[in-house]
Amino acid sequence: MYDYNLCPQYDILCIDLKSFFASVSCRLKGLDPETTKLAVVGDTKSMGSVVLAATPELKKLGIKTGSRLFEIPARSDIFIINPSMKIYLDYSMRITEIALKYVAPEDFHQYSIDEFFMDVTHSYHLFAASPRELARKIKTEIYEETLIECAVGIGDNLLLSKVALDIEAKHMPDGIAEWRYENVVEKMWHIKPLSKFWGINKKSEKKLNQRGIFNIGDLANYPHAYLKRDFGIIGVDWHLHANGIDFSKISEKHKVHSPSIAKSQILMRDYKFSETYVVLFEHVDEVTHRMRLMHQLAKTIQFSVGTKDGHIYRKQFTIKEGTNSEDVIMKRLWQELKKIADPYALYRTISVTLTNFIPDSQKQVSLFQDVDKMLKEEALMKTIDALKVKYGQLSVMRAISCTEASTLKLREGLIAGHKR
DNA sequence: TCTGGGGTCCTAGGACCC
DNA sequence: TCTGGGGTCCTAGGACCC
Repeated sequence: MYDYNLCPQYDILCIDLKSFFASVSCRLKGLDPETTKLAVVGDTKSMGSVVLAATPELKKLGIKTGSRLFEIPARSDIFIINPSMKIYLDYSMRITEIALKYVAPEDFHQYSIDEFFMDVTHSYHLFAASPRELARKIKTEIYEETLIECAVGIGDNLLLSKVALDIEAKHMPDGIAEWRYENVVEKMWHIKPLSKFWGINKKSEKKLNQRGIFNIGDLANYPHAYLKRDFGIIGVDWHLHANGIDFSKISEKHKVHSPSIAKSQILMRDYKFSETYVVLFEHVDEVTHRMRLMHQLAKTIQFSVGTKDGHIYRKQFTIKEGTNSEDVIMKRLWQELKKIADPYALYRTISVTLTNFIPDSQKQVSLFQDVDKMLKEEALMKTIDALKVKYGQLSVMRAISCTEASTLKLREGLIAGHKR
């Protein structure tokens, strides 16, 4: 058994913005997220598009995140909306600013666009009598400023706050739940199925079930040596988590160990191998563009194409000096892919990821490179990047994107960024 | 079963160097 | 010629999160 006296005892808040995309989209239309049936979908024009967010009233009809557009009944009281990412980001940033009135930046961690952690151990007493009272205060302030509801989990560590949020706070009338070490047995051990618990998905759930582990209590009481043997570090973490223990600190969450930039896509129809070239090039263009805005060079490039029957051809390669050139990457990528992929198969998925970054100030020029040519290419890339930032991704595109294989959406009346 | 997309981390094996 | 340890980097594959 573990001794909780030796475990860190913080006051952590984990805050989740309720049905965030759907709520913001309601507010933009002057609708009340609590009573409106609204779904935000990837693309309202495509029936197979997935639901990114749904209001609680729509969820009651069985529609949830991940549902398909065609599953939503055609009814006049249901709104179906395209996402407005810029506006969601703006809301998210305004809410972050509110949170930062109550903690120092190093005690704040943005987990995702609609979820964040705050370590209020040292600051709550400046604003409230208890962490719970501060949670109420922040919750109210977020609502007053943005008309967005949120739920708050409070715990002795990050894991407890997160699980309190997911399992309890989201279902409480006041949207707040507080779990401390002494509540672990009563609040956590009955959780079932295992995949409801943070860090355990269906696949692992199945493997654990095979060992007779069905709820979190079973996991907490299972000999941890066996978990370690069979699942490695993750197994050890599960055992600690099932006992409510988590040693991570918010201040450590700030360092991202291996950042990456990815673009992946499920294609709308079967693609012949030769056609994947166009889409891969578009993906490479986009990820390199994003990377250049971050002033980075990638050393490692990972890519994959998947066939309709689920076979994935994937590979990664490393360029020692690092690069931000789409031509360099695409040339090598295609060369490698031709070696491994089936030229006669039909493809449905594509992905390109850049990782292993170094700052672009470290760019090395080889003695044999044509410096003039290189500078010209760089100037061109910069111009194109600036155009894309100003006029959007579609303002500049390759000639191959005018082929039928392209997945970029051509906008009517817009040619090379100029309105007619 | 399936037509989402972006991101992080872990493991294991191999190559290479000291 | 055989043996061995430790460290770093690379690649392939897998899992999970929002």
